[in-house]
Amino acid sequence: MGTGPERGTRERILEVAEAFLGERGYHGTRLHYIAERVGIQKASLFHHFPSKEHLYRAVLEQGFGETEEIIRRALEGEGDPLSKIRSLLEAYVDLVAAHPERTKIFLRQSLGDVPSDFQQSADSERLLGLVVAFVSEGQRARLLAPMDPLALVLGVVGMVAFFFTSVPVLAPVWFSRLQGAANVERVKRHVVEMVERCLKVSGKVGSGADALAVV
Amino acid sequence: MGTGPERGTRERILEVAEAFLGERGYHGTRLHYIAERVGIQKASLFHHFPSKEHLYRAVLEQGFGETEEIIRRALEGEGDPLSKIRSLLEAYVDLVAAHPERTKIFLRQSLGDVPSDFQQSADSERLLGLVVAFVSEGQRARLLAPMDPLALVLGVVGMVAFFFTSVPVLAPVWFSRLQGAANVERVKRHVVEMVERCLKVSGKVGSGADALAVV
DNA sequence: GTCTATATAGGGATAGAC
DNA sequence: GTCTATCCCTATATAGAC
Repeated sequence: MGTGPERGTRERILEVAEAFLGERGYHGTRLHYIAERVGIQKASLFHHFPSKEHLYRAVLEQGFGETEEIIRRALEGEGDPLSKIRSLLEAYVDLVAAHPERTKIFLRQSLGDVPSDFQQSADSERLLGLVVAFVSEGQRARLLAPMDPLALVLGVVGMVAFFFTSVPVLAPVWFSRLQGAANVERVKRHVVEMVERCLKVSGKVGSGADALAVV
Repeated sequence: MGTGPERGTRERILEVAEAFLGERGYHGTRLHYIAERVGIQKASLFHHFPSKEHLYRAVLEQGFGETEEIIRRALEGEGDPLSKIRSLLEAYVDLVAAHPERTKIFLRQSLGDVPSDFQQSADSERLLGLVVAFVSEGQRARLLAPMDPLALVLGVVGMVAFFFTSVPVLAPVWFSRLQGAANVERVKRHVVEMVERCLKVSGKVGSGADALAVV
């Protein structure tokens, strides 16, 4: 996937920047820190990126690109809608668990921690739209149970992101008990099961049909 | 509850600071902004709070105090555990919906957007502990279904917070359809029902018993 | 493409008059 | 308790040598 161990300075900067932006936020990240960890002088950063904001955007775009690829890969191809959803959830949980810093950046951005006069891009809305459209389509074909797809998708995104980003800070003692690969699998099963209960047509759906049904 | 319309400057500062800290984060908030909106000079802020960090802590403490009060009020008194949980959830959703800025501050803090060399207080862990202990107790008494209480509480907190803070930024178009008091009620019913399905002893619990069961 | 040195700006904080 | 004026530091960004 990558270009091998011979990665350029630009890639190394992006990598380090992602870690810092996730950990300390845009305004909390000093270019000095990034330069130091990369092993170059602060001024040298400006040879690769014209400004801090451009660097931020580059990190964002890279993250969005990979996320979108995973979503498309899971939703394309053959199979019934529910099993595609399952694949998507599993891939999503893996992605978040593997890149908590990136997830933190997305969360921060969604809270408004962006450069001043920053134009929120339509990327997040487009990604959400992909999934929501897929669920809606499955529902129209009566292959998925009727439930507001937006509420479902947002709920899942919020839960999963919160688990792997906030919990370690909020409840470190407890998080230590949730760590490790085995627990990623547990979260995965948990989320998959929850969503399946909501979307399986055969099962009892409860009042899920009207709850948050704004569509 | 309040001291009436004759609120002092200190209270006004806290109010404005909360709004800005939620909207732009600690490092993104300029004391200049706060002073301007309050209608005083920047230097005058230092008469009320010795530093930006002290102001931040004051805002945090106020928020934690009110949240803890709501939790205790819901869990104390008479009634079966499940109906107390229901009261708690309803009060919590109302609280978050009424104070999205405050919720944003908590979320930001849980992401690590804090003053440098800031000591994370044990407050959040204590609040979570209150609820988790209550659920555990109900489970030991066989009045609540067995499910990892921490996973449940964290999941709910993450979902609700995400709904009222990130969604407006992430998907403004869709959020406009979710706005208004009527939709707060919908979210409330949605969350209550989800939790009830997980904790009701009579109903089928599915594999919720082992999912995330790390206790 | 990386360095040293420096420009420029802005933000937190203080001093002291009123 | 609020003001004006100012200090001091740090952070982004630039200039120009190597």
